[in-house]
Amino acid sequence: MATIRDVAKAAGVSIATVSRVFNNSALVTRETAERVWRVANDLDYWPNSAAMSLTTNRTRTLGVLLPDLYGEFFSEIIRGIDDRARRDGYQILVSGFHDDPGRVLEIARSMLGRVDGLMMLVPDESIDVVAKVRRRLPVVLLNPREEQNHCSSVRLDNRGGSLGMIQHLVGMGHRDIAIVTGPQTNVDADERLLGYREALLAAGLKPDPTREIAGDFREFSGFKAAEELLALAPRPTAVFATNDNMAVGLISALTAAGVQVGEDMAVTGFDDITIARYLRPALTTVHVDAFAMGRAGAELLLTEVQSEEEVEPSHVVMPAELVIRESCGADASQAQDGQGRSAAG
Amino acid sequence: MATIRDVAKAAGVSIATVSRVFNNSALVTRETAERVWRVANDLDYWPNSAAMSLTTNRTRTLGVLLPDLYGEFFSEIIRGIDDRARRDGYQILVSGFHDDPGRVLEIARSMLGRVDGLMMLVPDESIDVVAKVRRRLPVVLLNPREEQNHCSSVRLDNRGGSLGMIQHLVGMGHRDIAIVTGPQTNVDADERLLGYREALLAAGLKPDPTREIAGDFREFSGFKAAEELLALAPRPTAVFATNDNMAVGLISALTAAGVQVGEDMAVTGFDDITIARYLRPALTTVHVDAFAMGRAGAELLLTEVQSEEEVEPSHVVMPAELVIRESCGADASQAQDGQGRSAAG
DNA sequence: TTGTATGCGTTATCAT
DNA sequence: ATGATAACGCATACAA
Repeated sequence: MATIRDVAKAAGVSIATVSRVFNNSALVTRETAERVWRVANDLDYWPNSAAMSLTTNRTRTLGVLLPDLYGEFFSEIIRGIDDRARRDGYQILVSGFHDDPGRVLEIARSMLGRVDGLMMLVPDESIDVVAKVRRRLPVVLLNPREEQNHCSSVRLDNRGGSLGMIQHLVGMGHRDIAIVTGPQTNVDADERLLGYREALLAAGLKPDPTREIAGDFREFSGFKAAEELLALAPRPTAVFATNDNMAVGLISALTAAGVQVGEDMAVTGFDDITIARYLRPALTTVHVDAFAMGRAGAELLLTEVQSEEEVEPSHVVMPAELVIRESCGADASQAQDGQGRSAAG
Repeated sequence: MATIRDVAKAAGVSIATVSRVFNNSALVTRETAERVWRVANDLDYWPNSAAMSLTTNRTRTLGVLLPDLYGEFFSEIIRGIDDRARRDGYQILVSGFHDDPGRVLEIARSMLGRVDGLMMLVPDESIDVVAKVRRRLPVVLLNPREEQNHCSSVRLDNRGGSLGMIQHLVGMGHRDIAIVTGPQTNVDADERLLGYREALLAAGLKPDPTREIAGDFREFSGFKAAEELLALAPRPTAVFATNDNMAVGLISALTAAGVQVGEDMAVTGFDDITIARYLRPALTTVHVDAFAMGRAGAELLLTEVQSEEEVEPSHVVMPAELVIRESCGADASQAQDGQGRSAAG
């Protein structure tokens, strides 16, 4: 295929001129430019991006490193990033490390020279990798366990979401509220659990370890949790599943056991996945706007990438809004809109 | 940051040796190699991928160009591609052209030099762009309207899916089956409609234009279709929505109108989106395995990318399997597995 | 086994 | 306004 040299030769100019034409430099006569364009078109010349990157040290690409490319959450994050990035003409290079933290370093390295900045959603143990990346590229962290003062971050207000949910349940009269937790190593799971305990204390209730049922964020663990729950005496009147997947399993198990969810027992979730509103009863949960998170992250990263001087890292916290539907026993019609969403308490 | 030259100098060797060490060449003494590794580590040297790409003409990256990054379908395609690609150590560079075919050329060009091959799901009108890309890179087409003999492709058996669905409905005794179509320009929509007509004819029934209600694949168009449907006299006993989104709208509108879906009227969809099994009644539909499509496409692309000589384009057709649940009025328990899936007829 | 030198396809700095 | 030429950071053919 034709290179810039071929075009230059065929147009009877130097490669410098061709380069200028393709970069819309003003320092070139209209006639020359037109001739070059025509020749380039005839030769079907496409500039090589790798070569451009090498000289300019810019790629107009944002790297995205996620645990996985699976599921609504990550998919929406990607879409949010892409949405914001393309407005500035940036592309995205995505990669998942698939639960293998060892791959984080490897992938980050392979992105060097191919991206102008990197957005990462990685476990704590990869913090040293983050530091290394940070030395060469702007980095934005997604949901880090704690704010890293050297890079910007976007975090989800898990704690606030839990607080709002428990406050709502307490407000409905519940005094014995169980929780189904997520994986111990998971930041979100951890924060949601802490928010739950905190909310109980704030309401004058005492967190009780027997009310904390272990789950792993997967549907089946919610299913299993139902059994443990029903064995408790006295039986809790409400269960807060720390994610919707588990709430789904919980509801089907409880329903199968003859428990009327919403009436006999309140069940709530966290995430507001698509199916939440299609469940029967429709699931009361906490809405997480992954799209907005991705967009916010891209916003931060782009300003760093496009700025000449160092920018102060900033930390944005995404709100987690309570969405009242039926599974908590509330009358869903009291909510403000058709989807039953209301502001967190 | 350190370059290969810095490492060479600090280790007291030439850059060629450093390069050999990083490429695991056997032509280097163990001691030299160890010294280079140590020095490289001390200097925190990371090779620049753009420079590597430029010299080797390889990127170990697959480009993915989709209409959008939104929704389950594309998300699953991406995951399928990624799943297969990373097995061979490839990354993926994804981009959406967001319903702007003009951007297809632009994006494809920007990928040159950054990917070893390109997977595209583009409209017919971009066929000339495909040809241009094809001259420089291996290309795999996703769901092209017709097989392009110059590049490999992965297509969905829309026609077969429709046939299976209509056969099933006919088998249940329905003789007046309406359809809600998709956007006219959409390949899938088109093929699903043709399959419907064909199946009717094969069953000795006559396609009737008044039974073909226009939709646009969005939930609301299914909602609106209900009105048209109920106005028909005689009223069809079954409706085949050409995608699940519209089926969702259809079911809620019909239910609101007092029609018992599954009993008074059979409603079926196409795609088998996640919520299909959570609907009440659970949706009978045609399962589309987007993950498998992505994986199959990546498989084809990788063989082309990694092969020395030209490979013959191959065309794979992904099956679309009938999933019998409740909305068609069938007893879902007759299906073979818990999810109610059965082979297409 | 290691080093030298050239090239990959651009952009950018000088000249002219 | 245009051209020569030196980078950019690496891989590799060839020499030693």
